Amino acid sequence: MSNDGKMKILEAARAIIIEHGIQGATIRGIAEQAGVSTGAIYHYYDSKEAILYDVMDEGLSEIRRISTVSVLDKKKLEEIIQEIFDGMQERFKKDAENRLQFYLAHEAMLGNEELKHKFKQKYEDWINRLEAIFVQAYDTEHGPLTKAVATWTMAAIDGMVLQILLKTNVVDLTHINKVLEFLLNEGFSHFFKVIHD
Amino acid sequence: MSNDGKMKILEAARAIIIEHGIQGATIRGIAEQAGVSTGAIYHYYDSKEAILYDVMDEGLSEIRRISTVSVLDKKKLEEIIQEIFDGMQERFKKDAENRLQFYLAHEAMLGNEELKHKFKQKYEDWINRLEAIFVQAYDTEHGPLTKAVATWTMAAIDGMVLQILLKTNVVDLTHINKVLEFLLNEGFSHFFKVIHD
Amino acid sequence: MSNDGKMKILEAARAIIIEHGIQGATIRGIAEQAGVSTGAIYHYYDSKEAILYDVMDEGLSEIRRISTVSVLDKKKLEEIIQEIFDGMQERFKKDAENRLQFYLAHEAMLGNEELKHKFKQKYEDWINRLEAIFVQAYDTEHGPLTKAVATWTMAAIDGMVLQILLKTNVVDLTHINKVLEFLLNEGFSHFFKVIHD
Amino acid sequence: MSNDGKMKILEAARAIIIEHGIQGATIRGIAEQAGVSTGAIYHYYDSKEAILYDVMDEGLSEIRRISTVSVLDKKKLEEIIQEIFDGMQERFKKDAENRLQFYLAHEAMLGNEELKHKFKQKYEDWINRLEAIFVQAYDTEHGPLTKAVATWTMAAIDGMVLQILLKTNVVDLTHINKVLEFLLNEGFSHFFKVIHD
DNA sequence: TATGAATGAGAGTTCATTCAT
DNA sequence: AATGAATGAACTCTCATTCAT
Repeated sequence: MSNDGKMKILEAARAIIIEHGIQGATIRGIAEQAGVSTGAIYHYYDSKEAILYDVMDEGLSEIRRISTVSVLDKKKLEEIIQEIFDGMQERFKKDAENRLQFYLAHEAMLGNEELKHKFKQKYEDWINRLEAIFVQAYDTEHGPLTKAVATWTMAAIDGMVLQILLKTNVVDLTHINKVLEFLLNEGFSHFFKVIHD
Repeated sequence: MSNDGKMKILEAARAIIIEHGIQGATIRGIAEQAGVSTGAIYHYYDSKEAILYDVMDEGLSEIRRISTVSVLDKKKLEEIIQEIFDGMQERFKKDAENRLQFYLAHEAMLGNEELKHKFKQKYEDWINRLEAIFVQAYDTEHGPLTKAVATWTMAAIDGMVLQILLKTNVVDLTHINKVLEFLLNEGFSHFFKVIHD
Repeated sequence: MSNDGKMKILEAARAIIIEHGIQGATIRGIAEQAGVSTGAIYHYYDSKEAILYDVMDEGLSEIRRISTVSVLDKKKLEEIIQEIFDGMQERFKKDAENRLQFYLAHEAMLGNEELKHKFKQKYEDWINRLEAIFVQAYDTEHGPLTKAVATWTMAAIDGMVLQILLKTNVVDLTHINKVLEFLLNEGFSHFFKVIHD
Repeated sequence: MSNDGKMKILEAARAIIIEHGIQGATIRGIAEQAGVSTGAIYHYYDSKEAILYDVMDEGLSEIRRISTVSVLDKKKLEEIIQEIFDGMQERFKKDAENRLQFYLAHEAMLGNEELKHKFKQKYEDWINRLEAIFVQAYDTEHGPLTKAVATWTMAAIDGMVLQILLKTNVVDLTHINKVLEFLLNEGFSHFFKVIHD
């Protein structure tokens, strides 16, 4: 059972899901997109669910949320902030990827415990990275509150991505970014100063 | 067309979604749970989607209630903050409605224009109300930046709801709430003070 | 049981059928159009079928196919021909009525024997009138062949009405009418002359 | 996709329509009659309407066969006339298809644009072929008037089919056919001779 | 390995009819 | 006489899965 076939199917499934959503992902559609027959699919996968699981597995491992900011490089505050800011702007633009992530999250919500567990690990990783950046950038300490701030920040980004995907456009992106800049430049500093007391 | 019938169907749909998930919510199942015939459902709703939307809409009107109460009664800052805080806690608990929000957001993303429009309106409404509360509570002024703060706040709540649905539990809810309290008590005040200059 | 109610329902059903066809004629729709409740319908009629039957009965008795040409008036050939021609043109224009007649015919085809019988009588009547006109106009004699010509003429008109309703527009109406004029002025004369031999 | 499957379905649909009428022709019924599952139907046809259209289309292609044969082989006038005559007799017998034609014509009238377009094309095709036969058989020329005669001929056939379906039986079929024979043998010749002048 | 026709349960939806009020 | 909520069987259509070839 070659991996080539599996990959073809996986790629096809991924493409279909991005374009038509989980509901619109049928075995027929995936087979067509992959250029194989419906029957052939069942040589590589036992069920549709198994395909979806693999798509999610692959999809999840690819996610890089906090851009390329590294804790190892000793940079100046402004540089780190600029990188975080740029990273977020990049994230906002990746429509297809963001959509896929929401599909995955949605599917996980529906009760797939294993997938939920993977998401848990991912979020743990993302949040820990963000916390590490905060510690370095704002010269604060590790701790549950710092981690909670990172958690809220992740949440805010996710929520903003949702609104961008839905094109709600309630406020101009300029103003959204101004508030973000304020947060990065003053908001977090202020917060971490206060909780140290 | 009595509201009793609608409520019965809405309650049934909510119960089914909590127990079997959105995919498991069929018209037949909802009808059975509500103790009516399948046909009866269509007296009250034009489609299954309309039911799902209504379940979400009814459940997530918490903010509306808060803002209406808050803006009408001249309350003290602490009281308003407490109400906002409680409202968010309530929101976090609304499992079926929160799941539906993400499910319907999918549908909207996939090109359901009507749903997209509804979401747009809903976010506009939510954000405007939140801004109104901010204006009253923090004695600031209406404006794009105030609205942008409300938008980020909505985003943060949505993102937090997502993490709760996924049961990521990276940080204890106690710390999440402490950060929220800080934001409500000091963060927003500080922000609005700064942007006034 | 007033006749007013029946009439209201009948008129409504007729209007609905003309606009939406037999398939689109629902009790709900008829009730709405008539401005009564669905339940009220059943005070006047035992079933939907009964309503449709009445619509057909009324519809059939109204049909006047051979305009106003009368055999009693002794007119010149050209005058009679002109009247027949004008009558046909009129018939071609009555879109709503023609559509209704096709609905009725269609319903009759589906096996309603009583309705079929009524159509039979109608056609007999129409064809006999047309034959009488032919006898007078072309100075021919009554007989099975003369009646057969009248039958074909009726058929041709019905078929032309069908094409007009379908807007097939294969040939310009000008040419259609030229052929018709030829038939009336020369075709029939020629035919009746030949069969007399 | 074998034609066997399509034929089986087509035959079943025709049988059902003859026995139960068009309203009684359900997908389940057709599937049962064809000895296949309901799902199998949708391998061959996209919708119920497509099946009905195909039943009509297959059945009413008699005319096409005639004209194709006649135009290719150089036959004598009498032979062509005989073929047309036989073709019409065949058409009169095709109960299911004729019923379907009127049923689908309804649907088209009610605003089904796709169907309307198909009918337009079908009539164009029929009329053009008939005109081609006339041109060959009666040694006349192509032109709007020749086409108009073909149009009237098509109309007459359709109208006669309607009367046959309604079983009006006003005149014996013998006489109907005699008039038809006259038309084919003398009527058209006479007409085309006259319009050449 | 690979095909794609076939299956059949189950989905959302419609609608004539009933009946408590 | 009149209402309109409620019924439930029947409809078209979908789709994961199977299996003879």
